[in-house]
Amino acid sequence: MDYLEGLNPEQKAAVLQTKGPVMIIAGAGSGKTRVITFRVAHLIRSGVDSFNILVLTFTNKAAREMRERINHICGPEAKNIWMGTFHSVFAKLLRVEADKIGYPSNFTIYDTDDSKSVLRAILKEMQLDDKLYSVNFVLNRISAAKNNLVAWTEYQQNDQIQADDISSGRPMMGKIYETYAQRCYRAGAMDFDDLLFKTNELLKRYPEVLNKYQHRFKYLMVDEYQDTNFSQYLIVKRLAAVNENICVVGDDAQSIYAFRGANIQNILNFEKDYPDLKVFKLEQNYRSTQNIVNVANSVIANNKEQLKKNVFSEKESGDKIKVMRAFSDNEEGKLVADAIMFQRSSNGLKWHDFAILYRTNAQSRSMEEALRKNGIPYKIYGGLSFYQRKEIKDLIAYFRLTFNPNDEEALKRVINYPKRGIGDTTVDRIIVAADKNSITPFEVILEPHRYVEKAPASLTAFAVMIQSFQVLTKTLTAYEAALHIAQHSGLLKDLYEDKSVEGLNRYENIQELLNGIKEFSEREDIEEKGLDVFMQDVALLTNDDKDKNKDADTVSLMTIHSSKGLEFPQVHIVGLEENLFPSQMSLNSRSDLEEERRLFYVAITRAEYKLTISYATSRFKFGTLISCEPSRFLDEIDAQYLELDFTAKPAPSAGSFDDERSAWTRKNDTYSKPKAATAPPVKTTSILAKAHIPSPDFKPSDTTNLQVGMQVEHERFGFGKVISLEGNKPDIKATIFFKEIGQKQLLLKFAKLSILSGIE
DNA sequence: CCTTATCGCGTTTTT
DNA sequence: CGCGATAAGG
Repeated sequence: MDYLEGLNPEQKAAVLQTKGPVMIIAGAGSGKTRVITFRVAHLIRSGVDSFNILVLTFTNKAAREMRERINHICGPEAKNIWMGTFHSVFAKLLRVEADKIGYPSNFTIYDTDDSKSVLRAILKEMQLDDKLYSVNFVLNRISAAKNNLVAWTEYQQNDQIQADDISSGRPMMGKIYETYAQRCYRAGAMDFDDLLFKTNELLKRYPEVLNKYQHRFKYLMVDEYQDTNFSQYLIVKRLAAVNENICVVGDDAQSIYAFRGANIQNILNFEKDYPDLKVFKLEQNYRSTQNIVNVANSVIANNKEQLKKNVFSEKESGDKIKVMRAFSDNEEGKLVADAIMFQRSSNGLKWHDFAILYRTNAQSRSMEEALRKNGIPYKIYGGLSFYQRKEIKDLIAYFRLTFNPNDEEALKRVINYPKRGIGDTTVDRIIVAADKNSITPFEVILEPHRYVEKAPASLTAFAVMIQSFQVLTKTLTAYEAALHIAQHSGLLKDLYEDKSVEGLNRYENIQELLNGIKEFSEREDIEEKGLDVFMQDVALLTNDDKDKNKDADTVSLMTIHSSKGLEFPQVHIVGLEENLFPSQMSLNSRSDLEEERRLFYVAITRAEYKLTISYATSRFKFGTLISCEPSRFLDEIDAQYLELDFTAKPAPSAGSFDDERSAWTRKNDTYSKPKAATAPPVKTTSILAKAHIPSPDFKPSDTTNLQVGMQVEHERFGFGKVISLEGNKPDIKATIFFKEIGQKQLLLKFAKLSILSGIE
């Protein structure tokens, strides 16, 4: 049992307490991951069948890393553990049980874009004001309902909810929710929230199913429990009800996902559900210096709602926290880049010892630019993931459609890409026909003439193509099938022909996806290697997967949210400004602001021994320069831990900062224009194409007798002379030389021309 | 039906 | 600024 050696008494006790309900409150850097992995390992070592263990994590990456570490201790047994995110684990479960709740086992998982697209269509059909019913608002509202297990029927019957919607001027919400749910159902699709919602439905309605999984998952562990929502909470509670071998691990101070439904109360109230709960507190921070831990504590102390604990470090006190002020976002980037270069060379560090953390993805730009200028290698985590790129989604949409032809979003995406002459009007007709006949759009396409007037022949060709894919994928390996679809859909060719830089890039991305599928096809640890299997959880794969060269020596850039769980020797937190961090959106309520503060806490505690915080007094937002005030969070840090570096001087007129404390407290830091580096915002509006003002008596002539050499006037292009005419009857094309604009080709059946004179 | 120009809006964070 | 949705020209 050598693996227990390196644990402190509290950690060890938590690992050994394998029976009954357990809650581990794990402060930042307290060895939480070790405890979980060792606890699982210990379960297996003490004879628990690895098939009976379920571990739920927050990210795929966390699951993967944990599995590796368990594999290290226990060997291949680790493979049998059910381990993954809530979404991926229960998607898997739902595929097995789908028929019970009326879904096909190959149901599609709609990502956020798909959901929004469905909603956009619904809002348009219902002719609702898209300002009041903004897609984001509506989706959030539906999402919140699902996360609290409110089905659309209940939503419509709940007086409180109805009152809320009416008072906010959105009485149609219930109807939208209903339509959305039905639309997804018809498409054989579940959105992210459905994966949890439907799991609850399944476990509630089918006691025998619940029973089955209660006995399969005799031991449950939930990581990042503070970030679970009600829906997740209830799944866990249901599954654990028989054996009550449930262990949750979390830190209320690091709850940063309330905005998407996470409920801190889940962790604060855990004791009520399990009276004989054993609680373990891991309070020693092994990651950071005392100064860093102290700063983090002093910040989080400003929050009212929290479990009391005393996180401490026994490492050296370490450097003070450095605060840098810049006069623009670009200068901030430069300061950070300089600091990193200096630290690296003077301390013999690697690039990968540094991380730059920011509140919003938009901030990465100025950082990137500065790093690039200095030749510093970096990698951005998060942002748009590989699987969110257009071309990747396009190809995957073909796959989706092949396995689930009812997938309406996939259909809409590819029915006319590459161009095959099926335009919006035709698509609209198909959807109207589908609604009218209560069938799916794909069923309409199978017999277009039966349902739609003026159905282009290309429609049938498209249906036949998809059907041929369906047949082929039954026998081919994932890679063969994927390649076939990429080629025969015309997608590969379309991208290949695009020789622009982005086009080339897109083509390469498709190749990369195909290579990924090839690797999948060649894996030896999986029996089923069809494309359908690959597709199962592709919607749930995200950013952190598929970074092939993760060992590369680069500086890491990411949002604070995605930095959770990571650690770096040196950390830069940038953009500590009011309205940015804390975010403007969080200023309305105490709880939102507290979440923002927890976010800052998370950011601080990523650092092992050197933490640098910076802010700019001006920055570009939406293309315009705005001035910024330092964040209130800076004021919350006890000054004794800080070292101010205001060496960066603005243009001459800036005041001196003898009194350090007041330096950022003073709100009216004036500065004289950002220096040349930040080019003044030049408006390059293209007024160049100044419109021709038509003559007062301008009137389009009948152009059937137009001839070469005639003088004409065009509403926008001005005066010109006919150079040549070509083409037949209705589609005659005229080449006209306009005085102001030059030569243009116009289709006569469209162009509004006034004939001024005959042939000269 | 397709291509291009213009407008208008938004950025919190992500499974 | 940069995207997507919309409108008009071709």
